[in-house]
Amino acid sequence: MDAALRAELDLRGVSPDCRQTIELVRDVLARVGDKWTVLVISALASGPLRFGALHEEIAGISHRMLTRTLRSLTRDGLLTRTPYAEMPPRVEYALTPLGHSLNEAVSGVVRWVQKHQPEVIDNRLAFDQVAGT
Amino acid sequence: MDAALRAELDLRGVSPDCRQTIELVRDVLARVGDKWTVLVISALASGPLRFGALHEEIAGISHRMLTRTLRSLTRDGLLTRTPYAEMPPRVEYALTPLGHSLNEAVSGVVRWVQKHQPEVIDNRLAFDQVAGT
DNA sequence: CTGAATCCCTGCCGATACTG
DNA sequence: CAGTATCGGCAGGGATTCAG
Repeated sequence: MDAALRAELDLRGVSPDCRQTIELVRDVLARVGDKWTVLVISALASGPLRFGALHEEIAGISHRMLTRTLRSLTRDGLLTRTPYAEMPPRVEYALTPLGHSLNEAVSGVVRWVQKHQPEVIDNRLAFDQVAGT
Repeated sequence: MDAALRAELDLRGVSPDCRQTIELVRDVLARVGDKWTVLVISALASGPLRFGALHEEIAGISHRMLTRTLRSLTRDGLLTRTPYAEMPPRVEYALTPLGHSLNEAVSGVVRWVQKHQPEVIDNRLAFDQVAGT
């Protein structure tokens, strides 16, 4: 994929007209790299949840950030927002098929992290050991 | 993976002793989410490159950020740094096996972006259309 | 050619308070 | 309960300069 990726992302020598497309790719990639996106997606992977439930489910996320993340994910078509006109109000969020597909793609990275995390930690310690000499 | 991910990342009701582990997982995930990490990894996927070459290859990265990214990736054991005592100096960076494995994991996400990016763009336009009413 | 250090500014994000 | 608006701290990252 490296060649393909660079073909998409490399800005050198491409027509100015094409740069806009590249910006967009970066943009979509940034969505995945977002601090909370992955957590929200994975929280919804097993089924729809309402706002409050998500807030409990995802430890450490602030009210504000959950709102923003949900809004932008909805905007991207990764999840649906369905409000119920009740009292008190209730809003349910659910993954779209697109959202599910992203979840699957991301799961590979999550598994990598789970598998190799100890190794990375060790490497950091070893590195700092040498640097600290 | 959703269950597994939440099992790893969810902070509710876990012993304080375990939270440290969770912090580390987030930490490693952040490495992947870093703005430049993926680009550097993919640039090196096809073979070793020296600092200057990377700087050309990765459009838009600043001198400072390339240095920092390379250093932290080296620290994580994702790539090796081999300086040559010449004049002028030359330093080559190459992916380690661990780095290659990460590259493969990430490639799934990159492919997802490449495939679904147009769809996401459309969704955004449609969303803004309605919102702008 | 690499890379470390400094300066500085922008934008993210948490806390808080207020609407429906 | 769900969402918006405002403020403020602080970190990311670019430009520049100095060193080996």
